[in-house]
Amino acid sequence: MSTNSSLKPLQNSAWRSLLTVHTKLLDRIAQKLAQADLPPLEWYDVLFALTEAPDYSLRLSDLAEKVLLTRSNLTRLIDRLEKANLLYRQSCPSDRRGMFAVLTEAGLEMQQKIWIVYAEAIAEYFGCHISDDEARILQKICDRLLTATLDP
Amino acid sequence: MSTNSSLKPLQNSAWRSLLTVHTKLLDRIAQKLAQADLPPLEWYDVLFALTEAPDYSLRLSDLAEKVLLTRSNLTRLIDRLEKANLLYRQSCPSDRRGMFAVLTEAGLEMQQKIWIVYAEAIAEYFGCHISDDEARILQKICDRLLTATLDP
DNA sequence: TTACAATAATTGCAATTACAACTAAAGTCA
DNA sequence: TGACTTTAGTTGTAATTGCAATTATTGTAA
Repeated sequence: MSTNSSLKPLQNSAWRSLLTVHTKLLDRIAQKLAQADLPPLEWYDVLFALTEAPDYSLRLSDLAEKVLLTRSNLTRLIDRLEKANLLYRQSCPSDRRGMFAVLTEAGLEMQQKIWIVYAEAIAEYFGCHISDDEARILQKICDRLLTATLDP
Repeated sequence: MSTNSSLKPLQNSAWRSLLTVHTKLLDRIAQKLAQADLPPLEWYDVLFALTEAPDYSLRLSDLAEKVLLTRSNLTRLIDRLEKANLLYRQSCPSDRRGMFAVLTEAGLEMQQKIWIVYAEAIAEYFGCHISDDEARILQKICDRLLTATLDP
């Protein structure tokens, strides 16, 4: 662990800008969703993950990993979504500790409803200002950074 | 308001990756700070803003804007920092509603202490994986996005 | 089989955040 | 001046998050 990782000004500056952009854009997007009387992005992330999963269902631990939440926080988030009838819990037959979250019809509809607004917001605040080339570059950089965070 | 802002797949994908990178990197960085028994990044942001300000002091509302917090949340954050003796409040002579946050000696030292760890973390998880050209491109993109969020 | 570690999910509780309401002091303008 | 609006900061309260147990089950290995 030599930790000779001196941070150069260009990279430092890019980092700070990235943080700023992130919070400003998310603020704007959250604002749009709220204005449309839609649930917050955290709900969307869960609903979306489920729409992509086989049988619209995922083990809670897998879901937690996908949406980058701790188990405990996912538990409470699922509580709220379940209370709103957007999904329900189903215990896993093969592992009696396990639970599935299963999307309901209403949950699927909600995901689609949110997406309409969310997609528009992403486009307005982000997509519209990024060329295809830039998007590809960004993608490449992100992929590289993601694999780099995996190592340890 | 034509809202003809269809989101293209490349941009959508870049957006998701950006979100993922952001939370993963911040998790890692927060982890490093915690391991070093240092306060969280939110504290750093405030301390840093003050180190850059004339007389190490800023009006609370200006500070709130700089660190992208609501007034109310800044108030509580300042409460915590003040309790830790990293800054103190000073009322503004020319506007009796106003308050300054003023960095203490200990606050300055803490900022520097955190920066050592923070800078290393940024370098390790971000800077090291980004070329100068990429940093410049990122910067340019962020700047453009930032000015775009200002308009309305 | 029994003991022991690992995993899945939940819970308790404190800390933080969100949001609306509130207080006090300026600023505006007839 | 005096009514009215705006701005600065704080506070109350509920919702959310973070972190350390806790429960129940599974996996492992003597």
